Amino acid sequence: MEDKEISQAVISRLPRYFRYLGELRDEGVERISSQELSELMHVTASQIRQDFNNFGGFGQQGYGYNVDYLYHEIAKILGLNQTHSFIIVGAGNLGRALGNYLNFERRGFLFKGIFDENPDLVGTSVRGVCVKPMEELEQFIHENDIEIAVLTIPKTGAIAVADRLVNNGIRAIWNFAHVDLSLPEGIQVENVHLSDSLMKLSYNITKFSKEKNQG
Amino acid sequence: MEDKEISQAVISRLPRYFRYLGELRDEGVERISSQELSELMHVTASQIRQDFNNFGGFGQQGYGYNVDYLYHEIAKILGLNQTHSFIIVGAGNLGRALGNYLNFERRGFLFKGIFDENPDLVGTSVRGVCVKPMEELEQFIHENDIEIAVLTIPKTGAIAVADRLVNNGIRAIWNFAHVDLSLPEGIQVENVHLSDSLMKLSYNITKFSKEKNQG
DNA sequence: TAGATTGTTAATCGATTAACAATC
DNA sequence: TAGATTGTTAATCGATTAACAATC
Repeated sequence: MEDKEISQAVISRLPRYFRYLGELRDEGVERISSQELSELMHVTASQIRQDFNNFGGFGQQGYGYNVDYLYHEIAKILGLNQTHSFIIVGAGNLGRALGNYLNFERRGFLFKGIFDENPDLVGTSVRGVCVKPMEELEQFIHENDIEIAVLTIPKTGAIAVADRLVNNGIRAIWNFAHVDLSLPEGIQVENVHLSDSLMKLSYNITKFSKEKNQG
Repeated sequence: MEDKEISQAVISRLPRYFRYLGELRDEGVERISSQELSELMHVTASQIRQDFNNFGGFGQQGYGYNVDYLYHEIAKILGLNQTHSFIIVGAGNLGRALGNYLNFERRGFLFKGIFDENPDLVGTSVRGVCVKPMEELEQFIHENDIEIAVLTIPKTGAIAVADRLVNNGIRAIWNFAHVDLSLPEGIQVENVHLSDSLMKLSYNITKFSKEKNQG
């Protein structure tokens, strides 16, 4: 309920809390202290309490946190108590893989449409959703009140397509294209740069080999 | 050449520098100052110089940085001057999509094998590589000197499979399973938790809606 | 040499951890 | 009430930015 800006460092940790609390809940655990949770998640109890207190007091002195309550509060913070309609732009391997991923649906992300410029892909189906040509993009977004676009096209066309999406009312882009999008204030972008991630892994392998050789 | 530990914050920025330098290089740009690069990338010039100086001096006073040289130096730091053999464990949609992604090959990551426990998938082919049954995993790793395993199986089996991989000499895991792996010291793990990323996007959408309503 | 720009030290900012008073 | 554990303030740590001397 606070108006103070929450740092992205805190936000980045919320999905992980959410995951652990969901698992505890499934195991029937009713309450947990910051200390117990800290041991489970390998973070400090202090950080857990600080993080939660950014959003108001979810715990109770002498008791700890109610797992089910906290789970639902974090869901609310993350906006998972609402549904979000999304489309996928780019019906290549990655786009189709994401369309087939059922867990998104379970969290309220609704797969509404998929688009590709390749005529060979148009008409094929991804989890019961028919691939449409790019020409139908604008109309579809308006008619189906689409909030999120998943961008799984090569970097070459990504910026132009992102602009088209935003001009037609898309509010957030989950960007898998290997390019930085600079979009108007208020349009949310979350980048998944897979090759960057792989390079980090490569760095760590390389560094570790060197350390080992140096003793 | 320094022995001082480089922070992960710095490492995370290297692939992005590498990408921009590659593009500048392709455009035929010969040299660039930290100031020019900072404007292009929307970071501070100070940060750029600090970052590079973690690895030694790549620039020259009064001149700036030679684009081609810097590009190759960063490639070396990231271990991209060597090849890395990888296998994919889990031949579902995501596993197959990653197997088909040609850009990894271009950076020296060699797609050597793919495995699945589902007999229906065994024998099918992904970019010319035949899906093998899980029973052949151990032998394959040893015979082909595999360094990296890409884990694209459901979370249920992920921990057990990760242990199997590590016990057979895998040195790094690119983990797409939605679970935290705790592996021995020296085994590198890079997590790609797609649903966490999507939840962050959802948070930012939700937050922005609230801000707008509050004026 | 004069101008430009790095490499590096110092200052600032923000995030994490520690400590403890508040309170269930 | 006594014990436990939060919520929150204060202390520490680390990362980012600013400033400038070194030097090409």
